[in-house]
Amino acid sequence: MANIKDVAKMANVSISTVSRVINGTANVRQELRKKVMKAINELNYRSNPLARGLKGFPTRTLGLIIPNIENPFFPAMVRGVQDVANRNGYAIFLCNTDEDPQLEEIQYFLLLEKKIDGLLLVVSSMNVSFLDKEPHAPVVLLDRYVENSDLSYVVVDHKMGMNLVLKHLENIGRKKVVFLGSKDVTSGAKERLESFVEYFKGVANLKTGIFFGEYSEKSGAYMTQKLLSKRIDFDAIVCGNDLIAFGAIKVLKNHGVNIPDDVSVVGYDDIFFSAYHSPKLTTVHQPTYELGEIAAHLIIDEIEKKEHEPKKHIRLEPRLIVRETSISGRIKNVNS
Amino acid sequence: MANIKDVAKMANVSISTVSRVINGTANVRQELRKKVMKAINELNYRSNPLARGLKGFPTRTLGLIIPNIENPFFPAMVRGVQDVANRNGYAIFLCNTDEDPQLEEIQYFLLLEKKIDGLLLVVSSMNVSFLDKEPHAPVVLLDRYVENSDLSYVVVDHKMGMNLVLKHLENIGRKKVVFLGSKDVTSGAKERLESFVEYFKGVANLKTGIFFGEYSEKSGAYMTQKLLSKRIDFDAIVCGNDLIAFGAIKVLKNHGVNIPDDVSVVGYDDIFFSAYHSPKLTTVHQPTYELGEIAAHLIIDEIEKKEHEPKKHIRLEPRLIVRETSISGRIKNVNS
DNA sequence: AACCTCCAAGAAAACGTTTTCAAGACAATA
DNA sequence: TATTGTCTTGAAAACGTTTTCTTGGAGGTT
Repeated sequence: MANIKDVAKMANVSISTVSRVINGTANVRQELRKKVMKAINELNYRSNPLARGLKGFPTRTLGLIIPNIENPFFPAMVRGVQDVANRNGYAIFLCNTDEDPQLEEIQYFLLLEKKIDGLLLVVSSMNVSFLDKEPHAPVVLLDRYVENSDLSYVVVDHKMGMNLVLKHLENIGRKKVVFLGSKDVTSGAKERLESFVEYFKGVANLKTGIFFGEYSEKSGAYMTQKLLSKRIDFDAIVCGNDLIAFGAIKVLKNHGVNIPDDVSVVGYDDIFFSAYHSPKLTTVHQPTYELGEIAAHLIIDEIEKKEHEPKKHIRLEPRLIVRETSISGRIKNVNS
Repeated sequence: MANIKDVAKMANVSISTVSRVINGTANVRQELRKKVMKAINELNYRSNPLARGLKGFPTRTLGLIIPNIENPFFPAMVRGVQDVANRNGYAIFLCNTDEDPQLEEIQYFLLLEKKIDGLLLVVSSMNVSFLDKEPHAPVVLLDRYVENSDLSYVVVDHKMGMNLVLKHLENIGRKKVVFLGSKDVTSGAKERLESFVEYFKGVANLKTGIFFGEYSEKSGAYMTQKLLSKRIDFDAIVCGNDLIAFGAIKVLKNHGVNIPDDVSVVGYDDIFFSAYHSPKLTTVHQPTYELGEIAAHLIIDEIEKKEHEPKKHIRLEPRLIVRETSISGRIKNVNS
């Protein structure tokens, strides 16, 4: 691989001049500039980013830490990040944490060591103490924020999302609504839960209306199983995510419960396959791709703008997608 | 950030000694070693990978180029790669090409420039000329191989996969089998097509039995639409991937065709949601996670083993997953 | 003509490491 | 005691850049 010295030799100039031509950092006579350019092309020279980085130049590298790329929620987000990162000449490191705060910290320091210019982070718990420890790279939080931290973040307004769901259920006459969530403590889950509780403040069956498991189909099935065996009275299930909803629907079907006539089921996330599921899932669409895009823009701005910009807190609006699991086609047609 | 000089100063030794302690590259007196260790801990020193890389040390960084992370086929593969990479201390750059060879080449050189130690590549066409141009980093091909190249690769045996499908259809008495594929020229697609053609060699309706579109639900629907409007006679559809199958099923359902009694539909890939689809999709399961794992092992071996190992060509066995779209439950139960 | 200013370009320092080279200490051998 | 060898350590070179410092010359002003 040709280095700057080779270029200098070929062009008969000093390496300083070559550097100046490359970076446009000072005036160079037309004649020399041309010679240098020619040498660069002939040798197919590309400056070594390691050496550059050593001099404090940005590495044009971003870190992206997410819980798990296999979770259907994340690929679109990742793609959003990558598209704008790429457009701006950044490459991105992708890491999974499996929602394990310890692993998260390890990944964080590993990336820091790689001299990334900035980090996009989907935190997996509400206290990420390591972020205060060494504020070495700019950080933008993604999808979830942490309290008591002034980092920029871009999230979805889950309060609004949950309200959309509950208003919809109220509109179609559902009175006994049950929530199947997860005991995780991320900002989104908290917001949804709080919003749910608030909505039903003062309603008698509230206490029995909330159940916790995991964000999986299996757990959704299990919780629903329990719901039935405990003979809890409900006419609607609100789920913490689509996977849980799939599990719930499966069990309800197996028990001969009619969806949506007997029970409405609403998911959350609108992952790719919710539209293919049978019956098609009513759910809350999260603009995940945009989430990634905007976060990438934020971090790049923070990196490249010299002036210390104020931290930005962005909340994107989710949309309720009414499909077949909350309200029957016949009724829907009558209404529309 | 503390550097090696600070450590040396604090421990009252030369930087050479510190370096030797860190890398265990030569003997250092116990006493000094301890002092150095203490200084390292106290200053929370971590050696700068940029400076190391400049000296020719590996960067412990891998590139992973795939067509599109939003394609449900890839997340598990990516995760497989990441898990073993992580276990071995490598971080990975993830890039999308959208199956565009030109973009692929750009990404390739971008990663090379980042001084990755090795590259995992899902090629998007059969001729990747840039791989010969500058063989700078070890490359392992993933999921698809290219002809006339001696690179290591790990792929799924699609010949076997297609045979499993066709044998299954033959077993259940299907005679008029139609193939809905894509005109892409990847090794996997080619193998499947060839295998299909070979299987039906000499059968009269072969010519009309093959249709090309794209790997999407939309395209699957479109092709099936055409199949119906052309009044082509068929009792089984073999699809290039699961998405196409979903589209086909949707259209068939809309036209009152009974699945699987009138027509069997078989997908390919067994993406996560094929088990949730209604009816549940019969399809060929690809061991994508293992694909990623093995590829990562291969590339790491190639990087770390000094001796020039022979290139390895690994073919993983797919499995046919018989669900509800190829053979009706009643019949299946009778058989079992 | 003498002086100052400005500009283009080269020399050299710096970034943080690893590694080669040289040297000093000490033990072992003759 | 002189010689050889081994072991430990420090000094310095090297990796490929950017940037500061320096220099030489051209042009303008008095």
